This record gives sequence, structure tokens and C-alpha cells, in this order.
Amino acid sequence: MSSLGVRVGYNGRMSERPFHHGNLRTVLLDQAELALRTRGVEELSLRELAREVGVSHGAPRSHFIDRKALLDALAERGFRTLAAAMRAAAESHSEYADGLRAAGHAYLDFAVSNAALLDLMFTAKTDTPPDGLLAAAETLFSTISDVMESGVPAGFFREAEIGRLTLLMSATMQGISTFVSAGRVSLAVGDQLIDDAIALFLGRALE
Amino acid sequence: MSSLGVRVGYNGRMSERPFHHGNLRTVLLDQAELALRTRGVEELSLRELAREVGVSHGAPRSHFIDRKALLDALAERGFRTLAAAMRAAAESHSEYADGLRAAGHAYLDFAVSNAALLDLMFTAKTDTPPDGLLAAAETLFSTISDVMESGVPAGFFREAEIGRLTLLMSATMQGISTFVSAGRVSLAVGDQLIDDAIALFLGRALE
DNA sequence: ACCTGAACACCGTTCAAGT
DNA sequence: ACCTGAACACCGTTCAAGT
Repeated sequence: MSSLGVRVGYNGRMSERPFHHGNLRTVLLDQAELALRTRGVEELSLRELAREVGVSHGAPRSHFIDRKALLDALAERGFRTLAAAMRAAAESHSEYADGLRAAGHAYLDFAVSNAALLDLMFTAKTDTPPDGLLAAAETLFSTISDVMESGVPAGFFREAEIGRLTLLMSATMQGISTFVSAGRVSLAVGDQLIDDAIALFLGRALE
Repeated sequence: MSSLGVRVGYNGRMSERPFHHGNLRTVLLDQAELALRTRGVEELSLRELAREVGVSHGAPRSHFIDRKALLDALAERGFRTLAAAMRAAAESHSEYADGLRAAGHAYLDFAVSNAALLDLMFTAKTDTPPDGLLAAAETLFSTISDVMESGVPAGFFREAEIGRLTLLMSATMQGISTFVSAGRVSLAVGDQLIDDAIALFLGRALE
């Protein structure tokens, strides 16, 4: 273990540590995200994570009270990542409808790359989720609400219906993502469905 | 054990058995469905199921090769139950739009009563699901397709767009159900969203 | 404060053996 | 054909102990 770094006694904050001390929490989350992507939730084991990261099996306990807490932390990061991706997509187009479409496709892209994570984000593991998770979820929904809202001045939506349209839009993207992740439809059809849905929202016919 | 029933030797097909012999498979599935509803997937254990049903922990193996196979069988039943519920709902109204709405609400009702099961139905546990599961999923989608199709003669939809509309309609119901199950929105709002979505599909404005 | 390592009670899965 | 029960390798969680 001396080959991994210099170890000094208790309170030796400035010393080099095996490599992860000080951010084991983040390292565990990163590794967990990878495991989630490659092996799925069911196969995600705290002990295996600890092994992969090079700490004892009891170490994660210092950062996550139990397995569910780690999964919640993952879901929280997921909400923030998705919100940021949608905002960036929406802002990368000057034409409103293009931005809205881009945001929709960003949702599906995230879903395809993080199927198990999206599942985690929308599966109630507790009746009372931790505050951080709720706040992160709010971030996503307020982002989507903002995207819808900016269609009002241009005359695409009416202010009074923004709340319901935001939920409907979110639910539609979520449903399409679920179908693609589950293999019910291909990614190409999923993208098509996103466009169809948005066309419907914008009040145009399907073709 | 003789108090549970008369036991005779091998090949004694006509004899009374402890109570479940001959349909342990069904009994296990029923118990699993209950466990899924009350405790969730994560807490669903084969050994506990066996205990609750009164057989040894190895017994389920005779009917399900592994845990995943039992979950797949549950999902399969779920698809058929949901398909039947939607068909019944749609057929219980003479006015087309009413039937469509009823079918939508039937989907949400099923989702609320069977949140963990619906999750199971749309979570790819394998890249190649067993044939039975695929067939059951097809039953659901062809049912929804039928419901949409019967809106064509009445002029609600055009024949050419039925395929895409069926997928979009299904995805929308799935997304709304996910939101309600996850506690993101209340059941009341969920029902509202179903109505909003269908109004949108029928080409009317939201109010 | 953070991590280690033993201990405990649970799993899923396999498989020889019974009937 | 269907079920039993031992065996195995793995978990999550707890907790005293180290630094």
C-alpha cells in the first residue's frame, strides 16, 4: 500500500493518499454510473463497487447510509445532467421550434445512453424521497417549463396552458424514451415519434 | 405433513396434495404479484415466496429457471391483463371518443394499482426477451392499435397515420403513468393529462 | 473524520437424492 | 415429473477498532 501513496497519521490532511481519499464519494458515484450503464441496477453491488475502487466493503458506508441512498444520489445527478443537456439543446437554436425539437431529442439521447439511470430517476423507491432528489427533479421540470414558456411570445403556446403542456410534453418524452430503452421501438422510430409529438403540440397535422 | 393432505407415492396423480401441487407455478405467480404490489421488485425474493407458499426454497426451480424467468412471467401476465382491461373499457362506450378516453384511464388505473409490475413490463431485463413475453406485449399493442383504428370510420383519424398514432398514444399513456407512479403528479392530475392528451389527439384545443 | 475487517442474516443457484 | 435439503458463493448492513 506504500506503493500507492505516502500515508501519514490521523489529521494528515495535506498528505498524498492512495488516490481517492477526500473524494471517495464522487469516485463511487462515477463507478456506480458506469456499472449502471454496463450491468444494470440489479447487478449493481456496493461490495463490488468498493472492490473496483480499491476500498474495503465497509467504506461506502461513510458516504452513503445504504444502497438506496447511493441510487438516490445517482438519480439526483441524472436529473441535473438531463436538465443541463435539454437547456443547452434548446438554446443552441434561434428558431423556437428547432430548439424545442432539439430539447426533445436531447431527452431521448440521454435515455438511450442512460436507460437504467432514467429508470432509477422515475421509480419511486421511497414514498418520501430525500430533499436533494426532489430539488434535482424540480430543476428538470422547471427547465422544461422554461423551454415551453419561451414559445409563448412567439405565439406557439398560450400562457394559461403552459403548466399542463409542460407535464404532457415531459410525459410524452418519458414514454417514448421508455419504449426505445425497452427495445419496443428503434431509436430511429423514437426520434420520429419525438418529432410527431412536437408537431402535434405545435398544432400542426402529422404530415 | 400428513395433516395437510393424503400423500401417496410417485405417479399418484389423482391423490390430494398439500394444496398447491399441480399448480405451484400459478400459486407462485399470484404470490409474486402480491409481493410486487406490496414490497416492490427489489424485495421480491424467491426464497421468501417459497416460504410464504409452503414449499422448499428449491421448488420454484421446477417452474422458473431463475428469478428473471419468474419476473418475465409476471410481466407477461401484466401485458395480457392490461390489454384485456383496455379492450373492455373501450368497448363499454358507444361514442368513440368516450371509449378512447376510457381506455386511456384504464391504462392509468392499471399503472397505479400495479406500479412495480408496469415498470417490469417496460424494463429490458435482457436484450432478447422470451417469445411469450414478446407475444404478450404484441397483444397489448395490437389492442391499442384496434382502439385507434376504430376511430377511422368515424373520421377521427386517417388510416395512414394509425401506426404512428398508436405508438404516440401508447407512449403518452406510459409516460403519464410513470409520472403518477413516481409521485411526480397526483392521480387527479394524471387523469387530467390523459384527457388533455386525447383531446390533442382528436385535434381539439385543450379547453 | 474516514476507513478496515469480522460478524450476521439473508440471498440465488446448483445438484444429488427422494417419491 | 416435481420437490427436498445441503452446499456454495455472493450480498447488504452493523459495528468495534484503528489511524
